[in-house]
Amino acid sequence: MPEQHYPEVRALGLFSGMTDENFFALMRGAYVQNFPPQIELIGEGEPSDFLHVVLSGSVDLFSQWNGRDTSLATVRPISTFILAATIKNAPYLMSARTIEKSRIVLIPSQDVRAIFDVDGNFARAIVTELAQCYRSVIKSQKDLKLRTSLERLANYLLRQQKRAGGGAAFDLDFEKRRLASVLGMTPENLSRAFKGLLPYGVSVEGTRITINDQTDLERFAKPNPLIDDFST
Amino acid sequence: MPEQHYPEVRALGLFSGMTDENFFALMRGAYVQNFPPQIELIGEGEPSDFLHVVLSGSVDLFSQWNGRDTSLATVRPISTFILAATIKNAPYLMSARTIEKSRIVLIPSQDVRAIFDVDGNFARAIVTELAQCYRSVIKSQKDLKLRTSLERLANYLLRQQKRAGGGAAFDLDFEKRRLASVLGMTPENLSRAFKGLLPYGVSVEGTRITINDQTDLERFAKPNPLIDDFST
DNA sequence: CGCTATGTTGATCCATATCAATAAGTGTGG
DNA sequence: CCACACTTATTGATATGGATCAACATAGCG
Repeated sequence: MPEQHYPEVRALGLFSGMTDENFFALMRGAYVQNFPPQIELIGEGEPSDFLHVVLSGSVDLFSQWNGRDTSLATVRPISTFILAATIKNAPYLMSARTIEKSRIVLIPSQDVRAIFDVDGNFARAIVTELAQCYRSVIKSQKDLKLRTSLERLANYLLRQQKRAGGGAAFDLDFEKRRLASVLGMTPENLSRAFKGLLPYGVSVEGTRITINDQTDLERFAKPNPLIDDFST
Repeated sequence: MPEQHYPEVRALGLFSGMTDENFFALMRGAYVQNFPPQIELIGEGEPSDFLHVVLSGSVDLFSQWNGRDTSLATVRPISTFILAATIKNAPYLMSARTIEKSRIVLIPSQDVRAIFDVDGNFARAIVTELAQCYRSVIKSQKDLKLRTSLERLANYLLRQQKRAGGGAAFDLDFEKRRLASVLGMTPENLSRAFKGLLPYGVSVEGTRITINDQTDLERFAKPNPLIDDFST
């Protein structure tokens, strides 16, 4: 892997605490690859040969069953995905495809496991990362089971607004089609859900959202840190 | 904590690899408590003061929002819960209550974190445990998003059957009320879903289930290891 | 530019929730 | 050991959220 990418990978929480020696050992077998949009990087059920790191672009994690499919998460730079499968040496539970042109680091899973076995600091960093991932999925599970699709959309908009800086107007970072899937609804239903939020002061123009009455929307959405906060 | 419980706790994957010294350090501050049924052990949002280990009985992990509530998982002996919150020193994302009379070990979270910081083997064991938990939730997420309630019930029955030994007849290990919540539906809908599986040879008498035509049910349920297998 | 994928809108259907009533367990105290 | 109270399970009637199907509009993109 070209050394120019070392710093950005090294800066990840996952790798920042390990010794140079171990880090270089990991990078030795790694390589960087550029992918066009809509390329399927991995398929669920395949053995987990590589830990992936998204350097640029974005990746959709999705799953299929019996002809249906659903988006479970989107991975944005700079972060890793399918860490759990790599560590457990188990098949991927999700498929992954590039959404846009993306640069991705592939680190052989066996190298990750080898360093994991000998480097306590790396193991601790993995714990932090996995705990984070776990808690994110739990939040998402609560969101799905406790809220209607209209409530999920309202809270998603509030989260996205905060991520975008907190201004009244901001852009969706999803194609609506995929947003619908992430939120667990159909594209048609998402269209209607946006209409359903109009009474609460949400206006939509293409990908641009404006929240005209913050308190009104929040009173409807009832955001909750134990579901909606990024970090905790 | 009474030493009589040491062996069963020690036998857990989480603790089996650590040195005696560290294990005893953990147990020093721990204590065992007996709880009657329906006692709320922890509430979501509270600081994670203790890592819990269920020695006997069972515990329901659930969450509430805006007047609704849902069961997310059931913890059975012998296993731990709220490990992620403990390690991250973050508030609980789920509440927990005893289902039946239960004996539970409480290990101060700060002790767990202290050992975690110095014991690489413990850190690695935590990774394995968290990766397992993470993958379980992902499977559950796929189950929820990709299947109808009838399909979820059918696959749940097949999983439960396997866990019970694989015979045609077996018992539910849930109150139906909570099974409904775990499967993401109402109790009324669960009743009807059981009826809906009658054409596929499923008969119900109280808590006893009989699968009269295994292949027929499987053809309908389409179980998938990437959603339904316990281990992988 | 025109092609193709995405988004919107309308009509309808279906799954599931809700509300209400009854039945069946389950546990408690006399 | 039974009667009572209380919770849980079932059943029916109805409402509604959301899916599906179909038509059309729109926006990217070669």
